[in-house]
Order: sequence, then structure tokens, then C-alpha cells
Amino acid sequence: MTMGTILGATLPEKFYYQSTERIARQLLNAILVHDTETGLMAGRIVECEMYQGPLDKAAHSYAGVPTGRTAVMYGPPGRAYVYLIYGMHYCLNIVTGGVGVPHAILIRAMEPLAGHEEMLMRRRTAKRAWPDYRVLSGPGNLTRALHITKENNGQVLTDPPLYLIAPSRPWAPYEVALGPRINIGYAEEARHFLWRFWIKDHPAVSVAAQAFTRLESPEPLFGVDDTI
DNA sequence: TGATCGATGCTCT
DNA sequence: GAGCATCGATCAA
Repeated sequence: MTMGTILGATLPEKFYYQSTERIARQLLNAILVHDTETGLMAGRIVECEMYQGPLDKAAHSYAGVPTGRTAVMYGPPGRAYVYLIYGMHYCLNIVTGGVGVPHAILIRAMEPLAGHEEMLMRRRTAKRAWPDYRVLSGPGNLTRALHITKENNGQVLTDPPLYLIAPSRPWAPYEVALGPRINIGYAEEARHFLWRFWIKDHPAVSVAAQAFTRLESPEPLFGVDDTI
């Protein structure tokens, strides 16, 4: 499969003005592209988690006041929020929620579609190599493979180098699984919210907690037929 | 196959 | 100064 057969239209700005919950479900239909100096890399999003501002004790924006790190979340939606965690891993979020409403969606896993060699090279360590289908599994792993860093923080997602597109043809049928988010045990009642979405049984979903609490039908991608 | 632990630096209190 | 939206190596079984 070539990129020409995969790539469809770039998701427009108004895609990001839908509710965070709707965008999270639709992201499971979308493709993230990173156009770098060393080549174009792309993957289908298969797992994500939403974080919804002051109502959500797990969110960086829970305090409700912008800080140096979280300022991007308070700005217009459709931008990248990238932060460093545990001193060594970057995590990529898509800002949603509208200006002043600090929501974001963490991308946790993707299915590789283009740039496999580049991704595998970036993920390789001294002792291990990963199978192709797991090269973008895990929030820290996918940023490493796709070379997404602090440099991407605040970038708009409607233009290169980092942008979201619709596939040029529908994906195979799938079910959407919902469950609690990963590694937010500190978040009290919010740790029970079913704010993690993934494609049921997809092999690229991050290893932990495949067990789902609820199943849903896919959410059609915004305007895929007639609006873009 | 699963549990544990160390790495490593930034952000916010 | 404490803790973190993680990962990979190691060790036990």
C-alpha cells in the first residue's frame, strides 16, 4: 500500500470545534502524519484518552489556571500539546474544548501506515527490536518513533509538519471499546471515568488494560463524505 | 508472564 | 522538594 492509497483530505479547523468526546471517538478513524526532514511518517490512531479541564482531577488543567506548561490547552483547539513526562518521554495531545476550555486528547497508540523503517530505527534499543505492528504502541513510544518533541508543542494540526487527515477509503469494520484511563490513580473519582477509547482487539493498542467496560459503534469521521 | 525498579528532568507547590 | 497522562531491563517463577 502506498501513501497515495491511504491519504485523504486534511481535517479542517472546524473539526476541532466539536465536543471533546465526539472528537475522541472520531480520532479512531483518523490518520496522524508527521512530515520530517528524514521522511514522512503516518499512522492510524487506535487508542486515545480525553482530559477535560477543571472538572477532571487527572487533567493537567485541573487547577483551571494556565501555567507555563498548560498554556496551549487554554488556546484555540486543533493544536498539539506536547509535554515531557518522567524526564524522558514526550506525550502528544490534541487540544480541544474551545478557547478558554482546557481540554485535550492524549494519543496512546497508532497503527503504522508509512515510514516504517524510520520508526523502527528510532525505537530500536541496544537489546531489543519491536515488531512493526507495535512500533507506535504507547504514548511515549509513538512520540519517540515519530520524532515528536517539545518542538511540536503549540503547532497547528491543520498544516505540515504535523497534521491529521481522513483516510481515502473506509477502514474495516470495528468496535469502539471504552474503559478507565491509564496511570491516573491519584485522580480520585475521575479515575473511574470511561474516558479511554480504543479499537477493540487491535494489536497496536498499548498492552495494559485491554479489558473494556463498554462497547460502542464507531463514530463516523466529521465530514468524510461531503463536508471537507 | 508478571512484578519490580531505576532512569531522568521538568513543573508546580 | 515531591511527584509525574512512561518505558525497558531484570529477576522470579
